[in-house]
Amino acid sequence: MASQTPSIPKGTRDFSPVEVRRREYIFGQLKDVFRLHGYQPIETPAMENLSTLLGKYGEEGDKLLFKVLNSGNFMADAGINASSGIDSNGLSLKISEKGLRYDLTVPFARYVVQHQNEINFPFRRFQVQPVWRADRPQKGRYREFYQCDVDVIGSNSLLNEAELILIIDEAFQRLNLKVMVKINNRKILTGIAEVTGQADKIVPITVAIDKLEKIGLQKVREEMESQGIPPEAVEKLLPLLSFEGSTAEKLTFLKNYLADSETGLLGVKELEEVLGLVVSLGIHSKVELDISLARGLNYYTGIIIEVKSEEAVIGSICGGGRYDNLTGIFGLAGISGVGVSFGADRIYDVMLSLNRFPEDTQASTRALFVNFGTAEAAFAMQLSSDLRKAGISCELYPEAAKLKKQFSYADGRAVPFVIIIGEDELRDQKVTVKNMRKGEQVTIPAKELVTHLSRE
RNA sequence: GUGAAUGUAGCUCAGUAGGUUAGAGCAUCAGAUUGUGGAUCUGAGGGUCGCCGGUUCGAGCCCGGUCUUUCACCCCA
Repeated sequence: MASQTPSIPKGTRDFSPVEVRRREYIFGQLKDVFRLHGYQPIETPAMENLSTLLGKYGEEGDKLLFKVLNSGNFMADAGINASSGIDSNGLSLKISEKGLRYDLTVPFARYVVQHQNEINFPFRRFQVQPVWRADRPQKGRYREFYQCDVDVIGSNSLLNEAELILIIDEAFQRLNLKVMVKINNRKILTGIAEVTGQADKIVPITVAIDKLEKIGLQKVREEMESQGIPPEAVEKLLPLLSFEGSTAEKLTFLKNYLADSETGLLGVKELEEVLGLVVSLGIHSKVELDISLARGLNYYTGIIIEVKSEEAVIGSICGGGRYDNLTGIFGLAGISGVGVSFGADRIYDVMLSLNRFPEDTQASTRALFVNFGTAEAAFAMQLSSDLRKAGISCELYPEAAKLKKQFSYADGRAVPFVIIIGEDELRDQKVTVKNMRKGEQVTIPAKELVTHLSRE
């Protein structure tokens, strides 16, 4: 029989026990924080209708969508035979009407519209689920990864923005990671485009500005000119691009710079307010205004948030912003939302490289009963159930193998306690408990086992 | 999608100017007076050298393609 070498699709990964425990630790901490702020969990399907997804993430995003082939004889339905040369874009619309979700925000918007009559607004929800992107895999970039989204929809209050920053701060505080929270406002970017007389070129301008830190002023100029921004407009952008200073100084500068743009000034005002709230709340992470922060989906309309690790080099580990009319696309206008998404896989990578996982994310079973034979095992089973009632995880080695083997197994599994019940112990209703870390062991009455292990 | 690098036992890697049965360490398994792990010793198993094709008398080593992983661009968690 021919055997095949097993493999998984590019950019996907298996998670072994230790990894899953560590991932669950991250999810757990994040969910705890979300719940403490009153957010409620929802889940949506892995697949959405392609019509829900297409056009929401820009041209680039459309390309990165995984499309699911229709069931049935889709080739014939689309009028294709082996020899017809049809372009793949037109083809895909005919043979595919479902796609894997690309993020959690758009499905959430869809969910809100569909369930608007059951929802009490403002609606605060969190969602922890995998998303898929047909991107080229790299370090910290996968084709299947988890997002942990928190959003509040149906409220314009800037208190929400401030709270999200607080949530970010609390979350990374718990995970023991130092982060920098960068914020910007889409209205400021709009204002910049306006005062330079290039209101219609906002996208190329912001994309170019976004690269400032990475490629430098000169290259940014070149990029803008190659994108059709007139030289005089580029000239007007220079003081902005070369401005350096504290967040407060930047705000002062922007008020002046954007004096002729009502929208721009509104953006500045919003940021000032959010920053004021955040400062009054007193958070640990640094918060900085970064006008070069333009990335992100093009549906943001207000604040833009991005979080970077201060200790590791890996893209952003959390990002989000306000979107004023995402639900409008699905027929529910006038609803504004704001939210952020934590990138669990990148957070995992950062924590692993910095060794920030608590030790107990390694432990699995707390106690292992050595198996000496049928009678002893039966006794061990009884005691197991007592331990489990007391919340102590334990297991019985399934075979009466050599002690050496059973102990090696415990060692390999990093089980902290091995409980020995042999002929003698069974007769005397006692147990011998060995502390694997210390290498010490004691023999105690079986009925004291639970309290003994609870104490250790 | 564009450009580049990588791929040898479960893991980390050797492998000499292409030449007979491809090596090491770690891990695994079995032993070293059969109620005790993490140390040591002995021994064993385990590789169609990513895959397909080509050049050659002969390829792990050369060439082409393909896939994986990684890096840069693009974009992004």
